[in-house]
Amino acid sequence: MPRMSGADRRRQIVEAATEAVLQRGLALAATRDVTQAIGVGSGLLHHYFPSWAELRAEAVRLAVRREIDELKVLVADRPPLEALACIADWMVEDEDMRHWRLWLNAQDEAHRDDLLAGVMNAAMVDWHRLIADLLIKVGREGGAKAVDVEAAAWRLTALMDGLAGAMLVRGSIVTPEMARDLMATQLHLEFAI
Amino acid sequence: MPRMSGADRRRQIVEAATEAVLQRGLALAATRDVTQAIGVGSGLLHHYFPSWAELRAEAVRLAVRREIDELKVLVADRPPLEALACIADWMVEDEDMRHWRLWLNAQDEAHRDDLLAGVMNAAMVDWHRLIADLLIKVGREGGAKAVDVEAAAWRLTALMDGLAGAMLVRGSIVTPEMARDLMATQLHLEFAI
DNA sequence: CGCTCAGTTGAGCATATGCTCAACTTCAAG
DNA sequence: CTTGAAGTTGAGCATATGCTCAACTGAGCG
Repeated sequence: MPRMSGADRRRQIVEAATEAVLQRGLALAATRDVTQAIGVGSGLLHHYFPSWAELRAEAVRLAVRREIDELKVLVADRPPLEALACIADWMVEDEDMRHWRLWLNAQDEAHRDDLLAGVMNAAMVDWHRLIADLLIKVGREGGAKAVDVEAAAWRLTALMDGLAGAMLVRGSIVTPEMARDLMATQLHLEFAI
Repeated sequence: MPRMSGADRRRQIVEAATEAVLQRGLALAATRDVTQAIGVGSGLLHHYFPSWAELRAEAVRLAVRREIDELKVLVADRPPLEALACIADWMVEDEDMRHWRLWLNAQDEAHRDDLLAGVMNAAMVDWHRLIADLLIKVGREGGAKAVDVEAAAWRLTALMDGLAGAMLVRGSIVTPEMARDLMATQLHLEFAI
């Protein structure tokens, strides 16, 4: 409602879109969720973002960036193996799995939407890098046998994605405890501990 | 258009719905795709299936069942390790990834839709069973060290799901060849070969 | 003061969806 | 034939979506 500078308004809109996309899921989130949340006419949204697809991609980018930043903070100054365990915990106790839901939603939608595809490819690289760097540290500090760290990181990230997908199903057979165990074992396998 | 017995019509509708859901994806497939495909009024569809959600769930069940049956045939009478490699190949060379797309779509949607959740939970059990049985055979015939086969199977299925999700992204960094390699290595890890 | 222009509005268009319902057609049994 | 039930129709309702556009507002400048 009140007047605002262009840049601030833009940020506010992306912020609201991020919240909408996290809360309702990519498929259900709509322009109206955003405009109503910040009490603004529909025209304004399209003044800053020509299409919903663009705003949506921006929202996903922000959400995913925050997610990864959060993980980086969580992991900093921790011995690498403990850090990896932390990530597993974090992944499992995500309230209502909002973040994983969005992640998988976006991965799925990125099949039809080129903007999202770009965002998700970048996100996957970051996600992989985070894990790979930790694995490198493990190798250095733990003195475990040499392994192909990059490949191991891909395996771990894919495993987490897959487990998250399975847990997402209502009343899934795959429980959070199972997922945690499976990931822990995977680490042992990778380092032949 | 022509008259048909109830049961036949029902089957025909599910068939068309399965095709629609595979071709357009769960999110985009609509009742009209089905009615137009078989040249029938919209009322007829709702005569057999009170809601689109029910028909859709039935369609996914059929698609997934066929997928798994196809894999079972592919795998029969093959030594287990070769069979597992076959599955990996099959997974990677799925044209346009229609089947994996549906699988991940449905897993995602199963968060909101209880009918789909039921279908997908059953499917996950079958999928896991297929892999687990092969792993058991490997242990028996190959004389590999004893492992927790059930857990290993969950790891492998989750890994495949995760890799499929990654490959689905347009222009993904994760290529089919990478995915194949990663899965092969995973097998080696599981059996400490 | 008057002017300008970025910021803002919201009714409304085009489109798409699932679903209803009264009416119609066909077929087989009585 | 008659009759009744099973099969079938499709215009139309309610709802939701993204997006447009002519018009309005108000702060800041000369």
